[in-house]
Amino acid sequence: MTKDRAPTRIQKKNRAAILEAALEVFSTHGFRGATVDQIATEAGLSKPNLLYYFPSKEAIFNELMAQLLGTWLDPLRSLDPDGDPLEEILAYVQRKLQMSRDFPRESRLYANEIVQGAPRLLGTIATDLNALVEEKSALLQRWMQAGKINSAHPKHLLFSIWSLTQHYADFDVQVRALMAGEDPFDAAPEYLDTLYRRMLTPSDN
Amino acid sequence: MTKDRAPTRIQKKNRAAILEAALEVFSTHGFRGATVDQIATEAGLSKPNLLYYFPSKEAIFNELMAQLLGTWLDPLRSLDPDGDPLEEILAYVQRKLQMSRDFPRESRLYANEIVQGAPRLLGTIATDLNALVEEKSALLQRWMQAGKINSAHPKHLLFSIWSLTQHYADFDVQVRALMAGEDPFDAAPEYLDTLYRRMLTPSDN
DNA sequence: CTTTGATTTGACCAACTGGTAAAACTCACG
DNA sequence: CGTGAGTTTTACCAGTTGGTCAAATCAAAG
Repeated sequence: MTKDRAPTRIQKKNRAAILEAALEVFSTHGFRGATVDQIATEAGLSKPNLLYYFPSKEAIFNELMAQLLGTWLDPLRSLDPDGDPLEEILAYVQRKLQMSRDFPRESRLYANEIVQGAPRLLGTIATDLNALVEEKSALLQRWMQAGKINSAHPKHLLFSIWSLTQHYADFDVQVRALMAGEDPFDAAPEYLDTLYRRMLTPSDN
Repeated sequence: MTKDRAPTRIQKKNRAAILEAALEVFSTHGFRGATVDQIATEAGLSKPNLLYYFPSKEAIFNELMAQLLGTWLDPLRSLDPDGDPLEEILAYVQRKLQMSRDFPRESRLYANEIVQGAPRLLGTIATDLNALVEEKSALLQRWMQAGKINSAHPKHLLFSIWSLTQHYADFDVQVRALMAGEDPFDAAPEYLDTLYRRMLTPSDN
């Protein structure tokens, strides 16, 4: 058994290469559609060599997911109860949109997993994500009742933000095929800003 | 070689069973993740028997896709240039939402394919869907210039409608995990109606 | 009831899958 | 330099994959 030492320079490099390769392969083929060989080749290693660093395909996937989920939810966590409600939400939308542009593979990895029923992730969603969503939708509801933003079902509001922003990563191929060379991320920020501004700006009644 | 006869009663039944089974399996595992054996079992046939009706796994997938795309785009096609603009769009949103509720597997099948880069579908998207989108976004733009609805990027408007409505099918597992037993489709119609009403109702300026 | 085409099955295959074992190599450190 | 831990490779395995083939069975028209 390998002792629990500090990781070697080689260990650090190879584990990083494997996770990077796994992100690429898992995000474009899903868990079952991805092969260990493909990941190994993409990482510049042989299959047994890869399996020297991770005990199994599933172990790679799990580490990738754990790593992803941490940063993935950061924007929502940093929704500030003391900020200006409308601007907080609009900033959250833009941050999520930027993540779709800068980390589309992470978004697609997540999408693949959820679309296929989240067999390896449902636990985390039902506990960690649920707690965060409960907290933040309560905050949204307070803002609504205080008249700071228009009323709407807070959870559906969150769903809509996720859906709209991640769509540009998950359906990237389709979006680009229909935009005739124009970069979708040119007009998307303004479109989403306008949408949520009109949606949420309090109508005085 | 089999003559090009009218299909037998048995042929009709089995081909239908296979496509139904394939929809189930492909939509939850993606193309590469699905196995012919799984589809055959789900359809109540042996694998060689299934391959008597379809020459290959890919042939099943292609027929399923062709069949899907036809009906999938119907709601958009029936966006009526002579109807009331706002009500036409809102009706389109509701029709798409109903499709997510009634045919979630079809939506997930499509999502799986697009998320994974649409390797078997990009052609159709770039031609057929593109033509339809060009036509309808031109219509939207006319409505906007006539002041019937608020201005917004017409293609992004379409993307947002697809994204928001199909989210309830594609991310069903997550949505339900976060809704604590409440049916998402109870509040979704009103939420989306409100959203697009506020977004598109002409602001008098 | 027979015949003929449609249907189903069992046996099989080559390629690929995730994973293992042990030998071979490489590297940092004394 | 040598030595032991860390690393990589070669060879391999059992199970699964998509797909084939010929033989067996079934259904329906005469």
